Amino acid sequence: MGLDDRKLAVLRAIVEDYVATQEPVGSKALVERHQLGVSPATVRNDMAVLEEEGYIRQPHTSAGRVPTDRGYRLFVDRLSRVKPLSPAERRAIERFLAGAVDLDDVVHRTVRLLAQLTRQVAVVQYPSLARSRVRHLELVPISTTRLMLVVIADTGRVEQRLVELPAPIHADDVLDLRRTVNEKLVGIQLSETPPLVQALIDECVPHLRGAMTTLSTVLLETLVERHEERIALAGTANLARGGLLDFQGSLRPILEALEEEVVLLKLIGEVEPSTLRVRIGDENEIDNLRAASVVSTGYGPGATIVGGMGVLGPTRMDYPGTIATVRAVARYVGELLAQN
Amino acid sequence: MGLDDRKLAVLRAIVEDYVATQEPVGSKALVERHQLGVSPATVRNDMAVLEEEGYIRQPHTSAGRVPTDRGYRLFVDRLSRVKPLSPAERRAIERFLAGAVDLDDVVHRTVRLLAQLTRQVAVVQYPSLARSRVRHLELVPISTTRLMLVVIADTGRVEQRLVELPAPIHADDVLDLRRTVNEKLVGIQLSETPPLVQALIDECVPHLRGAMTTLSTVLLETLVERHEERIALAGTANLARGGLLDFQGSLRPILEALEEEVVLLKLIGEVEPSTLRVRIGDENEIDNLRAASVVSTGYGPGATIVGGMGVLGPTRMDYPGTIATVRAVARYVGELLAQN
DNA sequence: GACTGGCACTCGCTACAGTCGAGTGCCAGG
DNA sequence: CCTGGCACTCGACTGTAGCGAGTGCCAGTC
Repeated sequence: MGLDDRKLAVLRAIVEDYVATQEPVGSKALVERHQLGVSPATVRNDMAVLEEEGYIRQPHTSAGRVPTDRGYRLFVDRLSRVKPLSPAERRAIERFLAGAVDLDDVVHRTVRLLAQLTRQVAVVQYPSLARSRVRHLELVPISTTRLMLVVIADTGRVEQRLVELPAPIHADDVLDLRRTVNEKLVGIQLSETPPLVQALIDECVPHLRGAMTTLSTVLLETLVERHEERIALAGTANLARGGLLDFQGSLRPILEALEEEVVLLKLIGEVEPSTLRVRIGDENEIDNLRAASVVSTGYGPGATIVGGMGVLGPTRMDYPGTIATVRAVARYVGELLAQN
Repeated sequence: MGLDDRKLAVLRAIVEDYVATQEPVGSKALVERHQLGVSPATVRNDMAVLEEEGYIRQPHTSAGRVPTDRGYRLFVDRLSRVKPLSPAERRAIERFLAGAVDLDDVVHRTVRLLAQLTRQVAVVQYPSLARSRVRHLELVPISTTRLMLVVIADTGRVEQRLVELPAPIHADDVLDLRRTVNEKLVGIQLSETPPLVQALIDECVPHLRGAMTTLSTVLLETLVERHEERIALAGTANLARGGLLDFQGSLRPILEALEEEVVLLKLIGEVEPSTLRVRIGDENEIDNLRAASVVSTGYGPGATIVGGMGVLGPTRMDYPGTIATVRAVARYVGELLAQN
């Protein structure tokens, strides 16, 4: 029951060795590679206890031990020391992200950077519209009965929708509409627009009411309710790195999961007070990802959080390193957004 | 040298059987499953010739024959009959695409549809900006020194760029700028804008010349020269279907290639007079894809071509079926774009 | 009581031999 | 030119044996 310090040290050594070598680790190899100060036999006893408690297991009788999901969990929670990034890595992050000109560019660079640094699959959610404030709304006449609504958010995100009007509209009226919606909505968080929109329609001059209604409908339905989230993905080739030993043989379920936006959002989008989250193997709610681990965090300018990012890899991953990288990248991206 | 009809029939039978079973096919099985009207021994002689000519090969001595890339090529060029889509498939395509509300939506639905129907990786290029005409240009003031340039193309594609002005600009001047650029550029194909842009700057009123210059620079550099192509991808999970026999064991090179936009564009973007193109194994210029085949085509409203689409799979693929599907989907999408 | 050395045991891995059978190439005959 | 027959090849599979990494347990020592 009680795991004394040495048993914990043994567990840590097992995790570290296994992550490094990808091979079950035995008692003898363990005492050779780590200064545990005891004999293999003692380690074996400790291992027996650790196995009984479910932290490690034996693939087969005559093999070494491998950490279980539970073992990784303990390792992450209590045994891993933070591994600070090297100055070179910090510089690389800074340099790589500094060149971005655009929100699109920022997101793309971020996701590639994450994939490259962690050598795993990276996922980055675009700043969520719901968490953004309206910076500007633009109405572009396409024809007399069609407008294009362009929403520019303070996070730099831009989204456009086609609005089919119930009746032809005059150019001056378009300007009118635009002025009104901007007056009422600029600076407002998108998730808080619904109550305001009704007022917009009510206060509208009668002959524009029809147009205003469809406009608001588009705004609400396609941008607010149906949370239009966008996501960038990179590094899927990294899945095929570990010689098919990770992910119990088939990449198929993983690749399938990664194709579903909903799944990806669930992975990284559930932003919570605790900034960084690690889900190990079985802890994942998505069945297809039971053989994988996910390290995710929220990001945003200052203390606010506008989106999530994270990486996905085999349960046998370098948790301290991955956690440090994800955290650092998220912070830099946050700073970048704050400058805007 | 001369391959008589029966030898060709044998090759066709081998390709069809191998595609279906994924196992080397022997002479006996061949005469059983196809009405060739001759004995296995005769087929063996034909096979020997086909092998000598490089159309098929034996994985090992005591195994059946497998088509080579060259064999597939001959099959595609001369032996495969067009396999018309079933009415159900046609309806499925129509129904699935009809619901699209948006260009983004069209592209996404198309790529998923292709992946699903062919059970392979699908790639769809957004309508190329260079091949589109300008429908409208919009300038949205973000601050006194920042404009957002929104380009709306006749294909429905919308692209925006941030323009950092050299000096603060007055709101009325923004309207002025907008009017001028729209007057000169609407209806013009983007690839033909460069010469016009210089005139724009020259004819511009002096106090707006600075703004007009940076504006044009952004327009030319980020939208015309640096061909801003966008691409959608789906069905990567299908790569992991064939029990790792396809793609000689490792998905890694394929996944790596699929992560490079440049590579994808090369795959499907080189639109040529001949509408449909099949590249088999070695014929691919990209080294990572030497174990794959690509079926690609251009699409667009009417006879014009605004982008490419295609699928990628193992060389051992159902060419007639895939070709028929790609062609059909491209046609439907073209019709959809034409309606707009 | 905790640690250690020693020892028997388990069991996956590899090598090797043997068998089976699918598939071939070749040849003589129709 | 096609066919049936036949010898041959060689991968796949099976069974056996030896090796060795790794373990669990126990008696002995500090």
